[in-house]
Amino acid sequence: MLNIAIVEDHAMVRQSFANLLSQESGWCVKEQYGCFDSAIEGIGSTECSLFLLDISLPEGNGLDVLAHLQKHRPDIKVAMLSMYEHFYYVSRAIEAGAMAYVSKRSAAQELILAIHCIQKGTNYLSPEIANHFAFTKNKDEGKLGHLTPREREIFALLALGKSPKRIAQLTNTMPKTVLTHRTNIFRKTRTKTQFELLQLGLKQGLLQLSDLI
Amino acid sequence: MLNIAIVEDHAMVRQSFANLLSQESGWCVKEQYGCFDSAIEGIGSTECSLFLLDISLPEGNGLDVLAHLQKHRPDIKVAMLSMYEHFYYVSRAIEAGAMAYVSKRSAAQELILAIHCIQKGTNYLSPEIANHFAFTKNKDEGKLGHLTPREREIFALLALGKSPKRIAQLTNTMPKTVLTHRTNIFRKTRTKTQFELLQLGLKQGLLQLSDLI
DNA sequence: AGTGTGCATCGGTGAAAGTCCGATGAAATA
DNA sequence: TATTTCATCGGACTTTCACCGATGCACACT
Repeated sequence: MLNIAIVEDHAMVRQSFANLLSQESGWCVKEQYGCFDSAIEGIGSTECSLFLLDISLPEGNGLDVLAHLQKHRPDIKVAMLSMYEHFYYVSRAIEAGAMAYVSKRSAAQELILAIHCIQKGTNYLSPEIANHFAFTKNKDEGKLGHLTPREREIFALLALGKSPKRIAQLTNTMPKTVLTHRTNIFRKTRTKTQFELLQLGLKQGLLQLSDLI
Repeated sequence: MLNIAIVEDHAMVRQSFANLLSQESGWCVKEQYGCFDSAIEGIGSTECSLFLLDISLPEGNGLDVLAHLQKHRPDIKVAMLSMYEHFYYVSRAIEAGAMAYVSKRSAAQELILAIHCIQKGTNYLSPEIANHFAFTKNKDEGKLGHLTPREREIFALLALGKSPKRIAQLTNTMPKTVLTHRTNIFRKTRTKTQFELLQLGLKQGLLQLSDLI
């Protein structure tokens, strides 16, 4: 008997998945978590050997849950489920120890297939993801690596929409200095606008949606 | 026998919903559409008397499908389904003739309840939506509701980080015009920067993270 | 001790973008 | 018809920016 836990914030989707997976013989969706905190709490006393994690949660995200699982219960297998097929999500999930990454755009059968694979001890990547993954090298990787500490600090503030003048106040410098840093950041990261810095920050995981709001 | 059509772009979610609803006695999910175009095409020869529409689709959106249904097949009942509980979507859906609006955050049972209501000829609004609707009605409408159509269009472009010059190209106007619109948008929404427009769009569900990246 | 080299800090200057004021015509509304 | 709302811009003025450079400082290497 395979006991499965589902972490997904949309109750309707979660219950539908639970319903679907429970129809498979020998599978039982024993636990369901609707938010980050309840998932973390539940891991302490879970009886499930496989976690199905959605990437996007209201607070925190699936990757954080995955990290927590790897740290405290490395015996538990993990399949990631997401609307997003972006390289950075997939690669971060795989690096963090997920055994499968399935897109919600895939057929439901894919999810079942993926879980069967995990049961057998092999990994699974749905074709849509695999293609996207293969052809989208992480171009942005390393873009931020060459920033100096000061530039990295200014980068974070710029990405969060602060004005150069405001950043000058926050860092006790002249606006002119911030402008110079910004010019260098633009050049090093091959960006042109503050908005692109925001996008880059989001892609690299330096920023989260919750930081914005 | 109630024949149901589901319009939802995530195959996995769509199939799970179909699976769930088909378990209800007397209900049959006879048609499934994964994108805007196939839905519009299918409406011409549909045998379903109830459509379950997801708001967000890759091209076009559920509201457009709803409008098309109301125009060509006003006899067909419609239930809207969405991750977003924003006033703007809810009110537009209801005004456009939807008989139910259910959040994906709601329990699966809510969806079944809503469809039962529609069968009986009554409307249904899930409590989460109703609360959010009542709570945000004044505040949000005060901020975004008074924007003119043109301003709303420019708002969306600004929130996505486009420059006034670029927006002028996209809307076939002078940059000066865009600046005037922007000034009015700033005043009406009580914001000062383009970044605050982004935040406002995110808060109110008009934008999503995937739009940014 | 001398010589780089990278980093953080700014100024000058001209171009660009911005704000604030108002004006126009078209369309909707009373 | 009179009034209001919209969308569209122009002119004058102010602010911000991009691009050039300069300075001081710390650290490493010969």
